[in-house]
Amino acid sequence: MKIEELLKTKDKMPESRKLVLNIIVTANYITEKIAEALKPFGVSNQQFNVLRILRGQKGKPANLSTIQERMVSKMSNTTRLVDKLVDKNYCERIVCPSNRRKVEIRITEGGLELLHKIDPVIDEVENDIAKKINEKEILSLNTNLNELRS
Amino acid sequence: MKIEELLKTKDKMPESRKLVLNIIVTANYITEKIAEALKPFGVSNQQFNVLRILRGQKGKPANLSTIQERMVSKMSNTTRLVDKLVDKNYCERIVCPSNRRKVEIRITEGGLELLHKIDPVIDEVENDIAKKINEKEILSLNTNLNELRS
DNA sequence: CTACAACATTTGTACATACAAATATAAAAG
DNA sequence: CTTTTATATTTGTATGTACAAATGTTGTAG
Repeated sequence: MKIEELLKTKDKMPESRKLVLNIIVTANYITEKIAEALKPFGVSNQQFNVLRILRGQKGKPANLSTIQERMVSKMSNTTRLVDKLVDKNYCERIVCPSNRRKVEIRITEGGLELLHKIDPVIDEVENDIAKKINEKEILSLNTNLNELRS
Repeated sequence: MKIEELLKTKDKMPESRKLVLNIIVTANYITEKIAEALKPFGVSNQQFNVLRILRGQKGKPANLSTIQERMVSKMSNTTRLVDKLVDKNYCERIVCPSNRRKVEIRITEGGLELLHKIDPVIDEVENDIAKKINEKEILSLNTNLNELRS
């Protein structure tokens, strides 16, 4: 649906505003689709994001600040987010022995198993969305979005 | 900055995933810029969004469900969001006389004055972002984003 | 007219987020 | 060695969000 119709406004808008609103609306649309797909697994988008970051460490533990800087949506309180994952036994947290200010966070076997189940579901969500435009359009979309943040 | 660099991952990703993450990251980037610009005025992005919807009514009052369906980011609790705006005297709420289940929400003079001050600031944020790509790229970006939600 | 379903909003609860302040540890300066 | 400064995380508070249940009102069927 066109962005103007979606916002149900009759006032005409500058293209810059349309663009900005369109990106936000589309991001919300995608986020909702992902949340819906994650729901049966009982983890939120952010929790899933953190688990994928931890898996990406390939055995090496991550500390809080590493997680923060890699997160798709930065959040101000990674402590409490990790708390939830620890509660569910998807990751574990130990005080770093060499520097006791830091904590080492590591994905557990349970966390890896969960991701293994979630992976194909999220792949499908992402593919279903991306396949609505062609390969060339995806590339130019990625390039243009990168530009907008420069 | 390229999306891969931003996410600091060495693993190669399918283009569909890059696209999805890129849209979310870019939306967060824009949302932050807007929040920053709104900060001196003491309203949140969502509160600003509601005020613009109320102004768009051009005198006619809006009820809660109208606001909900027009919001850029749907939220589950418009009641409490409007509460905040009423507290600040930017809008008023009266029970609809013809149907007492409904409420009529109307922007106040104070709300209109606030928007008048905010408008140019937000225009600038939007323009600063959009001007990083050319007119033709903006149009094709808008078209492609519309497609993704279809 | 009464019972019941539908509608519009509000409230409760749990979790998420932003921001500031507090805590704890480590490193550097004197 | 003690004080100061910087670093890493945690906690507190206010606000935002999702979902379900509760409230109050209207419309409708019998």
